[in-house]
Formats: sequence, structure tokens, C-alpha cells
Amino acid sequence: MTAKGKPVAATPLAPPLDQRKAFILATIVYEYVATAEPVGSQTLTQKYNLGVSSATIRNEMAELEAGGYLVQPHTSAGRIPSDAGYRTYVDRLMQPESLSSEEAKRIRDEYRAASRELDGVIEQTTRLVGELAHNVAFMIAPSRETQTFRHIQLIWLAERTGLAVLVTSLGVALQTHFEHSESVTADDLTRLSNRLNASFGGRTMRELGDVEVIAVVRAAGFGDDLARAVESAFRSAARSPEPIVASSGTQHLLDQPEFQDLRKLRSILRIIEEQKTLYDLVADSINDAGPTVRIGHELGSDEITECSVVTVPYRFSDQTVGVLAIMGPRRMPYARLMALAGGTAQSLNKLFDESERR
Amino acid sequence: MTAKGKPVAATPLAPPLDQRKAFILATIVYEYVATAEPVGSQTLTQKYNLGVSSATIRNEMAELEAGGYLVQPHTSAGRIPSDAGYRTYVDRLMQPESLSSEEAKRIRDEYRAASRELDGVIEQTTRLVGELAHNVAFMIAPSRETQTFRHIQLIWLAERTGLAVLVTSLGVALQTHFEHSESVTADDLTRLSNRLNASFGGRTMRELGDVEVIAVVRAAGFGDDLARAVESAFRSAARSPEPIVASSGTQHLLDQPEFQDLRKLRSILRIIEEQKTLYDLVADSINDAGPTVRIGHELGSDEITECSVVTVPYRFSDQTVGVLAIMGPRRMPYARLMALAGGTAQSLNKLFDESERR
DNA sequence: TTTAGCAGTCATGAGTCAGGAGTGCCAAGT
DNA sequence: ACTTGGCACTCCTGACTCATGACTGCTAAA
Repeated sequence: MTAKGKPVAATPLAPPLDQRKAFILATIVYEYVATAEPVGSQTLTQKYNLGVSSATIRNEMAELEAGGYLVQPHTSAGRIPSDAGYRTYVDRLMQPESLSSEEAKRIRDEYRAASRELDGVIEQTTRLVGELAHNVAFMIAPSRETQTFRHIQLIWLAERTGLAVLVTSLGVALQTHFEHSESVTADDLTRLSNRLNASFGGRTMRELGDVEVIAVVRAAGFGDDLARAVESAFRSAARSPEPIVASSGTQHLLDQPEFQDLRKLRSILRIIEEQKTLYDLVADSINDAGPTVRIGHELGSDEITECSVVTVPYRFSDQTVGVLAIMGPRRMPYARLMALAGGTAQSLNKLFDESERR
Repeated sequence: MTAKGKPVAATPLAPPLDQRKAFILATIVYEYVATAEPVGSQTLTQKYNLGVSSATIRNEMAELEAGGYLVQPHTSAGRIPSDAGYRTYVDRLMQPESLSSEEAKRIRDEYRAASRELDGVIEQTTRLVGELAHNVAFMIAPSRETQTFRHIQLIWLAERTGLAVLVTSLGVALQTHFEHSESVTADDLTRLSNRLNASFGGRTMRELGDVEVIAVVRAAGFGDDLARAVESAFRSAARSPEPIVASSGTQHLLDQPEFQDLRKLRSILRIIEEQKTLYDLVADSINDAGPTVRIGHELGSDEITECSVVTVPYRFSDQTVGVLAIMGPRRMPYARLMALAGGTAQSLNKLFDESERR
């Protein structure tokens, strides 16, 4: 078992790939991604003109297998890429793609009509990406900690209950009900809100946990009970809940030949529904620079060695706040999905930047 | 194809069931639900002491089949219940169950720690029910129309943008951003909020669509542009979005022998992910009095004739606002799931009632 | 009306077999 | 030193057969 997240080296003494081997490996990956069938030497010579005979290919393939780049499901079958084979392909061999103009347009259009509620954007994005990727898409939503405090408004609901609405830099409104034993008016709460805003405006949500709310409430002339209630409302809004993960596109898994086996399918579906594992899987990726791929065992989880995940962090105001991920079988069109993930993340960044300027 | 939602009559001239036939039918349903295997005459005489020989059972079973209550997958197999067989079982034969005290406790405990956010409650409920039912659970969330307006607060965010937070009787806060060209202060917005609250307090959300917001804003001394912005914020908060449907427990489907077939599984998963069909499926049930069952073809959709759905409406303040549903194969423990649905709905009702009193 | 017995049906799983795709290796060719 | 044609070998796949067993319907006797 390799260390979590470490790309798998082909083998301890992996021979460097000469140009022909590299081309053969790349072609095998390409063909296998397209057909889902182990690739044989004849197929290769027939469909791609390599200029050499199938026997030569066979020799090369045997060496690639010895080097750890290919595996053979059984003796009389063709070869399929190993994790290391895919890794080499992704890192050094594949032609990076960019989004087709139709797809780029589709994404732009989608965000043009986007709701301005963060939850809506998250859900819309996973749906869109799941559909375009024909795979499972999921996202880690911005944790509250990364957002900054913009505004709080205490709303008078009844004699002894109120609602605290806290607006963050991403335009998210967090709501917390609170109860207290003091009798206050709506005006009191407004006055108090103004005080809190003046005191804490611009802080990050993280800092908000350490802030002396009680003192401010008291200074505004209110009693301890209300102070405690408001403080706890503050804290519970500032506290990061379990990171929200939306997912979409599970039905595409059923189309993949590798998941015709119900046992495999079940374990994947369970992981998706549980969310926790999903989160752990991609949480690291939040510090990546752009689209990144984790292949099979690199995911560090024995349950989903059949899968690969493309992740891309998305930013808001120069700070990375979340991750968009596409999960599918290892046999996935890496270049395309990386382009899709990258493009979507960019659109998302732009959307957030615009929403900040407002 | 029968009319949507109409229980299927056994056959045009369904013979009435004498006591023995009724018992045999009930036993077959019971056995089939437990084993998922077609039930033969010998199994019946061996496992349940019917006091007659298997030959007699065979005769009775042949008559039950002629009456439309049973079907035979193939000539040399046992019998399984037809939709009509299940229907008769549910309506007249089965012993109603009630929740085991552990389960009742489990549900109560779950809600004791329930968050007060509506979304959280919905999600928590589907998760709980999906798990206890070992089937798919989903819910139609309260449509906004059924809630009443309790409070609005316009929050000043920047010179020309604001956030309208609208609190409903269920304690839900709906947020809408708005933009305008007038220069207003936070105080202005507070003043305006108070006006709006005074004017519209207590109205149902449905009525809010027809309300003369513009006039009120103008009467408060603000310009047309702000009036229009506030009105549109009002409307978009009041407008029912697509009803939110949370679902949970899809992985249980994989355990059911009837969904080992990938084609069937795919179509079910698609329906669950689409949500729209799911909504149509149970929307009618909002007017039911208690737990209700739809069996196979009764669902009115050709795609899920393999499924049954147990639904129960849940109330808030004497008005039915949503539906809780459990979906699974027709071969489901109806009595148990109806008890589970009913019990959960009751706890939910109580939770809402309490939240109103606060 | 019930029951025992019996012939008939049919899904299921094991076993067999031919076909074919693909390999590895060797020896000859360039 | 590569490359290539050829050939023997492996092993998956799908079709086919066949015995087994679960179950039925029917008949005739109780």
C-alpha cells in the first residue's frame, strides 16, 4: 500500500520509456478508455498505424508489463493500464484538452441564470458537471471558516425569541434561532445588531469564535441572559457544520462496464451516500493548484480502488474555499474531465468574484 | 393500465374470499415478503399448520390465481402475490403493527437533538427513515404556500444592495438578494421593514403574491426603483420553488433480489435522482388521512411497476404541509413500514407544533 | 370436499465443447 | 540487434446438453 495521495511509481526500478513505448502506452490507455476491452497487439496495429508488426508490439507490451505500466487480466487477454500506467499517461503522455466551445458556452449559460444562493449554486454545479462528465460529480462547499463576517441582523420574532441572520462574504445567510428571558423590543435588537456590526465587521468567521460578544451586548445595556443567547447564536453560526457535499450523477455509474458487478456498485453507492468518506477523499485537494487526478490505489481507500477522482479547488477572493470533484472508473477520459473540472471551477470563481463586488 | 392511484380490483368478478382462502393469501404474502421466493403448496403446509394437505392448498391456490390474487412466474414455480393480492392483504388481511418501543424511542431521541432548521429536519428524517425501513425514504418539504408570513427584515449590505430575510411560521428563513439604484441607509431599511411587517403580518405566503408591496414602499417615502426591487424580492421569496425532496437509503435497493437486474435498478435510480417523478408520485397523498400504500401499477408509472410506496402526510398547525414516503419493492413489509411512516409523521407533527409555540 | 399419487413443466446449475482472441517464444530475415 | 512470421498454447466465452428438483394440474379414491 502506498502512502495516501502519493502517485504510484511504476516499479522500484521502472525503466524509462523510450518514445515508442510511450506511444504504445498512450495508445493502449486511449483505446481501453474508449472500448473498455483489454487491448491486444493486433487491435493496436490495425486501428493505429504504428509502422511495426503485432509481434513487435507484443514484445514492447511484455516490457511495459514488466515495468509495471500494464497488467493482463488473464493469460490470453490483451493488456489494460495499471494505476502506474494511468499515472504516467496523465502526467507525461496525454494531450491536455480544453473545453469544446459548446460546453464552455453551456457552462457560462448555466451560471448566467444561476441563483445567488450558495446552496443553489453548489447543487446546480454538481448537476451540471455530473451530466457533462457522465460520471458522479460532488463538491465540498465552502466551509464557514474561510468566509468573512459581513453583517448580522437580530430579528425580533416574539417576546423572548429571535432569529440571528448572519451574512458572510459569499452572500450566505446563516440563521440561528435564539431564546432569552429578557423582554426586548424589535428596536432594541436593531440597535444591538448595529453595535455588533460595528464591532465585528470584516472579521473572518474563524475569528468570530474568539470574539467577546458578551461584552458588546452588555455594553449596549442589555442583560446577561440576552448576552449569552446572542453569543451562542453567534458561535453556532460561525461554527463549521459538517461540510456540505452535494452529489449528482450516480446513475452514470450503472452504464460503466466495471460496475456491472453489484458488489462493487454497492460499495461505491454506500460511500457516496455516506459522504464522510467522500469528504476525506478530496479534502486534501483543497490546496492543489489546479485540476488534479487520483488514480485507484492513490485514493488511499481499499473500497474504491476501482475508481479515479478528478478534483479541482475553487477560489473566492484569492482564498481557496472548496473542491469540485468528478468520480468515475479508473478508465475515464482524464484529459476531458480535467478540462471540464478546470473550466467549471473557473466559471465558479468568476461567479463568486462578481457576487463579492455587489 | 388502471387509472392513476385507483386501487386495483382483483378482477371484474373477483370471487369473495372465504376464510381459508384469505388465510392462505395472507400466509403467501407473509412468506413471500420474508423469503423473496415464490411460495409453493408444500412450503405452506410444512411451515404453517393449515390442517389440510398440500393438494388442497394447490386447489385453493389455483382458485386464488383465477381470482387475480396470485400469479405464477412460470408453470413449475410457486405463486407470488399480484398487485391485487397485495392490495387485499393490505386492506383487509394484514395485522396492523405498531412501532416497537425501541424504534419509537429511537425516533423520539433523534428529534430531541433535532436542529431547528427546516432543511436539517427534513434531511435528518429521510436519513432516519431510510435506515429504519431499509428502503428508500424521501420527503416533500413544506411548500412555501402553506406557510404564513411572520416577519420580514431588509438588511443593508451595501449602498445599493440588500438582503431580504423572510421568516415563515415554520421558522424557515427565506433569503433573497436585491439591488436598487436608490441610496438608502440601514435605518431606512429597518423603517421599511417595520412598515412591511405591520402591513402584511399574518398573511399566508400564498396571499403575499397578490399584495401591494409597491404601494407600501412608496407610502413609506421611498422611490419606485426600491419599491420594485423590494417587491420582486418579496415575490421571489413567496413563490414556491420546486418542492425540495430529500432522499436517502438508495443503497438498500441493491440488497433487494428484485433489483439485481441492472436495467430495473437503473430506471429506479434515475427516477430517484430526477426527483420530479418522485414528486408526482406522492404529491396526491398530501390529502390522505394517514399512512397509505400504493402498490405496483397503482403508482401509475410504467417505470416503477416493481415498486410500492408508503406515504404519510405530515401536518403543521392543522394544515397538511408535506409528505413522507418510503419506496421499495412491492415485496415489502407493509404493516411495519406503515407503522414506521405513521410514527415518524407524528413525531414530526409534534416537533413542528413545538416550534410554533416558541 | 379432501387427499394421495402421478405425469408433466420448467428454471437452474453443472458439465462439455468448439471458437476465437491473444500471448510467448523461436527462428529466420534485415 | 531489431523485427517479423509462424506456431503452439492458454483461457475466456457462449452455446448446448442434461440431470435435478421444485412445483403444478389432474384423476380417482376416500
